[in-house]
Amino acid sequence: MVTRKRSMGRQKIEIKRIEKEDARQVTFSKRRAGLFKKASELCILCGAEIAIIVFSPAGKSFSFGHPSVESVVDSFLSRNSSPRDNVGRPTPLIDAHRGASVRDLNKQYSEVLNQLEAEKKRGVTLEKLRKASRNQFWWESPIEELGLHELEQLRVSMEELKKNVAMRVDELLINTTSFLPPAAAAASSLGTTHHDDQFPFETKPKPNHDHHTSVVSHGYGSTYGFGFGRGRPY
Amino acid sequence: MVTRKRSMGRQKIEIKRIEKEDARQVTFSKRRAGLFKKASELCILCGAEIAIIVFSPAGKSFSFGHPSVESVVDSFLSRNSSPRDNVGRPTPLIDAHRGASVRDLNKQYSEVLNQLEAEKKRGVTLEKLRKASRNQFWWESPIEELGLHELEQLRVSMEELKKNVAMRVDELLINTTSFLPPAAAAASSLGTTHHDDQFPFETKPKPNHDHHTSVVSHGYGSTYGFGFGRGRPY
DNA sequence: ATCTATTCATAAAC
DNA sequence: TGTTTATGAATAGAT
Repeated sequence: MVTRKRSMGRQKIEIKRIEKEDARQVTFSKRRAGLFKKASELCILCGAEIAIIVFSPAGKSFSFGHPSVESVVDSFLSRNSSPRDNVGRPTPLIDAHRGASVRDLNKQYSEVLNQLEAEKKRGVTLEKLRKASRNQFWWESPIEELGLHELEQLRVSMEELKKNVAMRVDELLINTTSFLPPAAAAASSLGTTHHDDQFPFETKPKPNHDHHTSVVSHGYGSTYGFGFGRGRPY
Repeated sequence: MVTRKRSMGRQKIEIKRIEKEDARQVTFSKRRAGLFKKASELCILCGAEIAIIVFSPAGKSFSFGHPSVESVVDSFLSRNSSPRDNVGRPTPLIDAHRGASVRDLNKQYSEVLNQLEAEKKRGVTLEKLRKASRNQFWWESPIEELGLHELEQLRVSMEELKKNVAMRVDELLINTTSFLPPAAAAASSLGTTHHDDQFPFETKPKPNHDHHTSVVSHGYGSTYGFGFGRGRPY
């Protein structure tokens, strides 16, 4: 038998953005269907209530809901926006995003920006530290064996280390009371908006099981970043 | 050998409510995890935006969101609430800035969120590096932790090194005809961030990917009836 | 939570 | 998109 296989069967794929436009579109459709199916099964098997909203990279939206997207979302939002627990919480990135309407997005955005700043600063610091220590390490190797290139590096690194040390010294000398505020950056640049609305139309998901189901779609833009919410009983 | 199989393997099950309380709970947990994983993969593979809200039959809620549950839900609600049909719907929270710059904000928010992730990852890496070597090289201890005395010593040592280096450099320059490498060394690698998307969500055995995550939980009752939304062109 | 044996989901190719 | 096929994944049941 020399008949070639008609298919390579499912191949393992890396979970990273699919670059090929059309392949991505195909995968999107298939997996969206699969996701909704899984959701419906979960509802039926366990009596759970689920709402799923999906925006395709092209901007179309699809949704699944049991009993309905609205009811689930409403429950979620009302649970998460009781005035009291929205106050004075440090919003630890993790469950930072909660029942916030657009008006709170700015706030969240600013916070995340600040965190970014802090992290970057930390990264820079660590990087410097690393370089600094590398120098130290070099102290031990006979300087006579270093080439011009290495020496130049050494010089640069030293310069930096020196600055660090100087700063640190100043800090220690001065440091009695002052902190330095995270120098909030929050330079948000919102304002103008385009207006390219797409249009919806729908494929129809095939609800294997009966029951109501709804898939909405309309246009919208896409973006990135993830958010998983952490459980929080009150 | 009469050893019985250690497992019957996965058995086919009917998609209907699982009556056994505990079995249902187990299935709920497993499948919820699977659902979120699928969602995250869809986000990564296709650049989609997804929000999922799940209420367990017990009333706890869990959520998945990319870039965040709120941003996706807001977009969705904004899209579906033209002034007129907004009447009679209990959506009090959303409405602040419908459609407006929400998209841009989301985009920026997502970008920053991603950068934050990247920075954090970088920070963790550097941190590990540092810790790993600290044991071997005392000088790698974080400069922030050094006292004035140690710093002074450091400074002195540097001063000396510097002299050594200077001498060494002179030596090299004199003994060499005359070609100076353009001081290429000063290339430090700070600031820029990579871009590796992957997902979080993992039971411990094999942390596949990582990213933000949030699972909320609160009390609530369960109900029935499904709702799949059908496409809706206007 | 871990471990298998199976069923289920799907990447490829049409 | 819809169908088919061969495989990679998810997961029911038991531990």
